[in-house]
Amino acid sequence: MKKENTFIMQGDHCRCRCIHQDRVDAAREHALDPRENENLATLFKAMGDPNRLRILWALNREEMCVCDLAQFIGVTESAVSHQLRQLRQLHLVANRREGPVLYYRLDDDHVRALIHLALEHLREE
Amino acid sequence: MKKENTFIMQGDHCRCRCIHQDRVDAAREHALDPRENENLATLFKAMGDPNRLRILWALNREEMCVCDLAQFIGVTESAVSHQLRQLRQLHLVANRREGPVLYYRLDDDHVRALIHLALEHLREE
DNA sequence: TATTCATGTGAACAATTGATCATATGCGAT
DNA sequence: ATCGCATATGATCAATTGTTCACATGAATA
Repeated sequence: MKKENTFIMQGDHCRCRCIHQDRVDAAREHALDPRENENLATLFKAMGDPNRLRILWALNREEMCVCDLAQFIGVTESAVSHQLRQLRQLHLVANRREGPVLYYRLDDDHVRALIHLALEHLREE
Repeated sequence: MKKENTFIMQGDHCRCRCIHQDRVDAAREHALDPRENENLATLFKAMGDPNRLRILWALNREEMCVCDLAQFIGVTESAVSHQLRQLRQLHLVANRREGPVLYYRLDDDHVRALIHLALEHLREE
């Protein structure tokens, strides 16, 4: 008959008795590196905006310029440019210059895969 | 020699000449259903918070109760409970009651897959 | 049923975010 | 060089978000 419960009072946070300290320790040990966790969150957050998602989905078909995208999602070109910068910094999109116009495309197959996986999740329940 | 560029002035948004109207139309036609797009964004956004991500990653190993998780990530149990509600509503986690304590676990294999895919993306460049 | 403990909920507040406006940059043509 | 067009950037502001506090719920036990 083992008693997993332990009384723990750490910091000024949790003040309850129900802690399985072993699990907490294990979780800490196997946790992602903090920076990697941040980066991962940043990546998901980037895909977590309706307009950015529309952009990514559209670019999955063919490359488009900033103007096209602005027209497509119905916001300022400036707004799109800001969003594209984010996506660029995360290596989700890349661009190609042709004269004064920049054509954007998906940078990476992971994006497609991520979106399709998430769609599967949504659709199956 | 074809000229794709068109002058378009729609709404009060885009006022430039560079639009490829055909691409905009195609993008509109193939776009995700608006509601689905929203849901998808919500899903990614849910995974786009460092603490929620820590929770998901930890639950990937073994089930934990609210108290454990609070201790693990260093916030109030209340905060964790709020986060878990979000994750529950999106079918990312599920719980099981044992007396007064609720054990949470991942609800779905997609979550694991999504995280691993995203990690791959991060690590490869 | 009263009490205690684990968790859930609502209000409030600080911090972050996405959009816009104004302005800057960069390229091509005149 | 100068101008026009496509895009980028910085400042600003409203809206959203995550956390905490205070309190409510629900289960187990005395």
